[in-house]
Amino acid sequence: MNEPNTPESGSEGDDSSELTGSGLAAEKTRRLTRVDQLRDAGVNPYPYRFDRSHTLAEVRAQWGSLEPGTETETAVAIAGRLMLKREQGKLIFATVRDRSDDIQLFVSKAVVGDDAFADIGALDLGDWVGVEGTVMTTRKGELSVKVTRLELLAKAVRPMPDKWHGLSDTDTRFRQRYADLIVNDEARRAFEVRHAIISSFRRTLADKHFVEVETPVLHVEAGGAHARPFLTHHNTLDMQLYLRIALELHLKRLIVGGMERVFEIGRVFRNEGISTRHNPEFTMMELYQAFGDYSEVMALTEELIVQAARDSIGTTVVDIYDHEGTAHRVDLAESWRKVRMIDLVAEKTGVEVHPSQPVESLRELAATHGVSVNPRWGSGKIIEELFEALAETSLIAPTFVTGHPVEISPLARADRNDPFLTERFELFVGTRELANGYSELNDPVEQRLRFEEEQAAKDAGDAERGTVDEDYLRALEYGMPPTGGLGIGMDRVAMLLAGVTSIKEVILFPTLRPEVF
RNA sequence: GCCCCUUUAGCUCAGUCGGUAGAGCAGCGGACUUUUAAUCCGUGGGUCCAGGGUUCGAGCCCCUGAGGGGGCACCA
Repeated sequence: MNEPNTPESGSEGDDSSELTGSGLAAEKTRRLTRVDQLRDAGVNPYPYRFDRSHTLAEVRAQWGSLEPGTETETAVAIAGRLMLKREQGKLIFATVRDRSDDIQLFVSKAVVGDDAFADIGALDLGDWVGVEGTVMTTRKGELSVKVTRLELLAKAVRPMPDKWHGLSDTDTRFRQRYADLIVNDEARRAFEVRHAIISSFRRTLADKHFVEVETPVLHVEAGGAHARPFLTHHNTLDMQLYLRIALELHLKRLIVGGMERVFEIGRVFRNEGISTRHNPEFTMMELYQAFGDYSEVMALTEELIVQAARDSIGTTVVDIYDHEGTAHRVDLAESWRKVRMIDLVAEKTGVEVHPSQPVESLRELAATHGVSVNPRWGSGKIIEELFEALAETSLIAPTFVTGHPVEISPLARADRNDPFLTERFELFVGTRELANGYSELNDPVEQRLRFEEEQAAKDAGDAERGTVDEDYLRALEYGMPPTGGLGIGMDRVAMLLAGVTSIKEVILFPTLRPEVF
């Protein structure tokens, strides 16, 4: 913001700065002066409520097909923000917007009288108004409310962004999301899509008898994923706490407890870089289903997302962008490819790979493809690196990548046919990971060994590896039924269905450096 | 952390070769009883992101820094 500080513009009764200083200061002074005038005239510029009879969409639904030049006797009460104003002698046309639609106001001096006409003329763009009037159409057929009474509901003392261009500066759009939402239809639409997706997920899961739960955000140990956590501190307990990086370990404790089908839609926090695909806080949906395995969860993943597409954008056909920004039209309703990670690597390298192979041979393969490897990595981790470097960018249409090596999947159960692989999948769409799930490891002895390997890697200097979660192991010792689990990045699903390429477009207030005022 | 781009009026944007700041919208004054980003006439509004340098002279050139964007790195 380059806006100069104008303390005098905020103080009532000081009009010495009127029409001086910057345009913004003068404008705010003028509008604040209008607020004073209204109060002096006994009008509250910020009244307490307004009872409307119709939303604007309801008005349009009921009277949208009136013939041009029709006057009705139907009285309505509507409310919204004044977006446009066209004064024409003894008539004023104005556009009012509520969250459902826009509608035109038709104000005639002969109808409302001289004083009210002057008051309406004195409204500023951005003011909130409540309107009583009758439904009509103009000669050109524009559906309008012929105003009989107009009440200021809240005075705007700061001018709105450009009425035609809206806001384009991304910095201002993300910081002042309120202004972005006022003027940019696309911004509003993205968040409507996001809401529709989340509500669709809840419906789909409720139909399948999943129970929605809330588990702690403050964790003693940040587990369930490989990521650097945020640190915080509780004063009374005088202890360090982490913000959660995943929902997984608490939800599986609930499966142990016999809740059978649980899910949570919640914020997780990862102390990592910011990009078009990453925000430090983002929303995960995780679910766990007793007596299921990963193949069942894959089917559910597909169902959740396809249904969310229908519910949010009314179609399953979407444009998916590859890593170069080229759009590919894909019908999500066509069944999704399933392919093992090792087969994708074999496809790209022409060499069969498997985590049972000696690490030296995989290091050589990595070197021939220019993939650098950490000496601590085992065969499984190198295979994952090869996959990410060689295969990930080719995954445009929804693809389940399955069979991750055990080494990189400490919470997933080994493949029933191959002890080196897990019954795990990651869903990739448009080269991005959208979901991750597996047949959950429920053997407490095996889980302890996996945790100990994580701890050893962490102790050896790999900061993002896990620790031994003794309470979680205790829970498993009580017995967890066979379980399928899933995590979906809701922000990325929202990006996919809203058709945007930056995660900031689907997060209302993305993380930014603090603004200097 | 590295590289590239960007920052001019409240908003959207021009700004030539380095010669002292422009438009549209919004605002203000005026005209107009069916407009549609209304139109027409008149008019006010600037820390050119910040600091430093070169120059007779910097929005423009150079250096440093800041915000934002994109890419890389990082990233179950």
